[in-house]
Formats: sequence, C-alpha cells, structure tokens
Amino acid sequence: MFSIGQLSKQTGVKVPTIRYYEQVGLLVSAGRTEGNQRRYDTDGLERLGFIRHARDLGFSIEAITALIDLQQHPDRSCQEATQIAQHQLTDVREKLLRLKALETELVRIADGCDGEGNSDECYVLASLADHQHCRGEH
Amino acid sequence: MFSIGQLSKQTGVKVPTIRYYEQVGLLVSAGRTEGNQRRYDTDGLERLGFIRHARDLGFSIEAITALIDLQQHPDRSCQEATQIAQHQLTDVREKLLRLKALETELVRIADGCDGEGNSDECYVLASLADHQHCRGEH
DNA sequence: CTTGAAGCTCTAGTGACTAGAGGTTGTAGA
DNA sequence: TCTACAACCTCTAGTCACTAGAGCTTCAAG
Repeated sequence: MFSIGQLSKQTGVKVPTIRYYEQVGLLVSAGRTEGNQRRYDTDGLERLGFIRHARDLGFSIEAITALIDLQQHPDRSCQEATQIAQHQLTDVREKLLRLKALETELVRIADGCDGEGNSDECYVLASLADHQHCRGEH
Repeated sequence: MFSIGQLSKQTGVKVPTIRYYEQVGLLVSAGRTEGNQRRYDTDGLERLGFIRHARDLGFSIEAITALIDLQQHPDRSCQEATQIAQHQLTDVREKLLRLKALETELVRIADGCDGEGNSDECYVLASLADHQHCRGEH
C-alpha cells in the first residue's frame, strides 16, 4: 500500500494533481486509513502511470477517461482506442503546421530588427501593426 | 466613430473579446454615447488590429501590453520589443520540438493497431500503459 | 413611435491544474 | 509512551484567455 506522496514520487505526478484526478473520476484510491488518508495499491500505481503517459502525449482528460473505460471492458472493440489515438495525431499535426507558420513569421519579425534605434522605427512593432507585411497566413 | 459591433466585424475579434480586452486594460474605447455604449475611432481600430495580429502569433496578453506600452513611448529603445519577439520565437521553437516528438510517438502507437480485435490486446492501450515501448523522450 | 437587433453589466464556466489557509494524522526517534 | 513535524486532509480561490447566459437598456430603421 502506498500513500499519495509515495505514489507521487514513483510517477512524477504532483500530489495535488493526483487529488485532482480523483475529483474528476480518473483515479480512485484503493481505500482510506482510519485517519482518512488515501492508500493505493499497485493497480493504482499502474493506472496513474497510464494517465501520466497519456497526458504527456497530449490526450485530454476526457480522452483518457474513454481509454480507461475501454481498458476495463476487454471484450469491447479496439477500434475506439485507435480512433482516439488517430484523432490525437490529427490534432498534433494541425498544431505542428500552425506552429511552423508562426515560426517563419516570427523569424522574419524578430530578425528584421537589430534592437538598435528607438521604438518609433521598430520593425517588430511595425510588423505587428500591419498584417500586410506577412508572407503567409495565420 | 464605430460601435463595438462594427469594430468586431472589421477585425474579426468577437464582441465579448473586445470587452474583455478593455477589462484587462488592453484596449480602451474612445468614449461612450449618452446611453453608455462604447464608441471607437480609427486609433482603436488599429490598436485592435495590432492586438489581433499579435495574439494570432501567440503573444500573451502580458507581452502585448508591454509592446503597446512601448509603442506609446516612441523614444524608448527598440531592444525591448525585439527581446519580447525573440522570447516568443524561442517558445514557439520549444513547442515545435515537443510536438514533433509527440507526432513520432503517436504515429507509432496509432499505426501499430489495425483497429481489429478486442481492447484486451490493443496496441494503443498497451503502449499507453507501458512507457518502455517508447523510442524517444517525452 | 414602434420594433428588434445590438448594446450594456454581472456572474459563472471552460481545462487542467496550482496555491494557500487552516486543521489532522502518521511515524520516527528519544 | 511521548513528542515533534512531515505529510496528509478539505475547501476555496486563482491561473489564462476567453465564452455563455441572464436580465436589462439603447440605437436606428421603417
């Protein structure tokens, strides 16, 4: 049996975050001591590892809830899990495209100015004021 | 003189968002009508355009406040603006790296499973449960 | 002068935590 | 067995950048 602090150390998830996960129904403790402190078993440890990993990959709490639900019904089709992962992948790819465009634009803006001179002739400020300067879309 | 709705149409920024910008001190209206409705001049229009553009590029409200502050003191050095833009660029590049790693990982996970079979043998779920499967860091 | 779209303020909700107050429990050492 | 204190508990409120809704008032076209 682990205390919430031990669980935290082993998974790298902060104590208040673990309590938050309980609050939203993601991770329930195995039980409580007489003094009302949470105790977890290895099941809880694994579950939190799963949550942590999925969060690191950017899955939302909602998506993780669905995935855990799926885990607990081993007879249900795997398709749903694949769909969730695919959706996440699409999402990440969209963000990537967007960020790449931003990077290009920011390089242009930030490098256009040497930092000398006063702000009334600053290229950074001028670029932000006038979208015309931009090459791409955003 | 523009109403808040006209300003919204011209810039593509939603009406409640414009009011929110006022609340946080980013954009003050030129004045009010007798009936207490906001009225803006071309200055406000340009200012909102600036804000919109900077937000699209991912600058925080705080950073934009600093940039606008700089605009209003044309005698101050341009260096500060360049610094803010450089910081934003660094930030975007970090996010890019992270997202690229996630993409790789998600491709591996999502493509490893054909969606057939049941969830007790699902590669997506197994991968999420076990970080060992991962090739890179995240 | 009427109608209704557009405006107003205020409060609360979003997601995924994080911070702090103020009180209680578990456990190691004396 | 006692004591000290780290770790635990609950609850509320704050973060960021909006968004939604209630309930009311004003503006402008016909």
